[in-house]
Amino acid sequence: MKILIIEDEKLLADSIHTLLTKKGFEVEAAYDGETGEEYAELGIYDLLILDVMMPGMNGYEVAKKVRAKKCGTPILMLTAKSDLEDRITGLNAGADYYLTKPFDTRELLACINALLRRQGTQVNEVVLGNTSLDLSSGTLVCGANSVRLSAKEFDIMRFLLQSGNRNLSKEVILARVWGYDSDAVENHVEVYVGFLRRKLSSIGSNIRIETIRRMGYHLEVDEP
Amino acid sequence: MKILIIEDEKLLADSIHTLLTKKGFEVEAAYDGETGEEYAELGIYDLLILDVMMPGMNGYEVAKKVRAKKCGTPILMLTAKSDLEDRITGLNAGADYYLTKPFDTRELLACINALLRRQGTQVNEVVLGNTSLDLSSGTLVCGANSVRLSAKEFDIMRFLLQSGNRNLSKEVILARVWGYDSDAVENHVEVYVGFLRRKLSSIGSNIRIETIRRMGYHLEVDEP
DNA sequence: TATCTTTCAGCTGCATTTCAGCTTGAAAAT
DNA sequence: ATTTTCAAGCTGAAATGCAGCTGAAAGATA
Repeated sequence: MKILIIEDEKLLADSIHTLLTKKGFEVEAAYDGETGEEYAELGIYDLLILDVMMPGMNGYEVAKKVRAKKCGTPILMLTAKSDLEDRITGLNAGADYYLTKPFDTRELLACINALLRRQGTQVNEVVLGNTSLDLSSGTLVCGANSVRLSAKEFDIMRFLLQSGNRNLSKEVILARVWGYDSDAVENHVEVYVGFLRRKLSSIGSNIRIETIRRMGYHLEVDEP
Repeated sequence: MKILIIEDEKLLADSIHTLLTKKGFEVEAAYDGETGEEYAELGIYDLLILDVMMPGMNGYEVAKKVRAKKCGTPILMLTAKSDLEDRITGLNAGADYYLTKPFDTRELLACINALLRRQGTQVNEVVLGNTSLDLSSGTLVCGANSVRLSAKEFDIMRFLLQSGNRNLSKEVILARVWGYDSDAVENHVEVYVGFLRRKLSSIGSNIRIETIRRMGYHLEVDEP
């Protein structure tokens, strides 16, 4: 589960970072609106935590831009302002929840869980075709057959499954699975797609990782 | 859009009912928790507005039961209690948003929109005539038919669609798709226009790439 | 140890390019 | 009007090159 914090106060950002990391989330941070928007629009995060008051581009603008790019990642807005008008502005800018600073960490966690739950990413199984990915054990299951996936195989498979028909470029997969600033190369993705294809066919799955040259990968179901 | 209000104070329920009906929603109301749960579990609503303080089964219990039945309808919780603990309890019980009474109607509407927006499938497409280009999957869709486009086909199609009926010279298309300094020649564009025309007609599209000699190409819709 | 991840070089096939011959549109010549 | 002419555009088929695949081996991790 990947979360992006966009917050200029490094101290607060870091404390949220630590808190969420402890809870088992993968967390990244951007310290200004422009960088935040850029990261967010990769579409690789499951949740954005977005501060309103920032120098340069403020939180409302970031939310609007991200939404304009048809990026549907849930947004949790953080702010010191608790005015009615601010809440309305935030929600209308595309936020999904509005939390006032200072906030209780339990409330933050409850919101995050609510937003992720809605996302449907918290169920413990994703199904497509005759095959399902068990999120708690990291196992691909097809009828009586199953295979265990390694960590990276699992991340890629889940990302593919959760993206439906959307095409995922190798670049995006790299950012999501290996991290924004890792020095992994595109061949890594190719190799892992190879692994996954072998495992999918070994259990008799009818889902297939389809390549579109120069564009990326997506899943396809073979109906008889 | 169908909304269910579960609220024992008839006066408040009715005023929300009126407000939302005016905004074009289809609204139904239940005046106690038990009835509310029963209705909610039909799974026919796009949103539940749920009061916490009710005689008999309270809002938290309703939310929990509804969620236990794997019913994922978004829940907006209403309450006079604004304590931190209550908010956390509400969110953990399965609510998606927590609004404190008395609330401003604009805020209520903003929340509702935020929750319904999330509900909506994020499609990312450009439409013309009976045909649409799905930007996230790179697919041309016309009714039940669809074809996948290659990278260059996709770039050209998108450029044409986004340019409305403006004329695009081969030169401009070359610059945009192959790059400013590429050494591609005009025949490349001609060949790709050919590919696209074949794909368009293969899915029964009523849009057509029209040639204007010496000027370039643009799209045209055939109305019957 | 065993398992997961990275590296890499050679291979393959498909998107792209190339090209020659064909069609078309419109202006010029009759 | 009709025909001629020619450049612009179209297209099928073949050639090309590189994006993507893969097997094997090395390196990391536990």
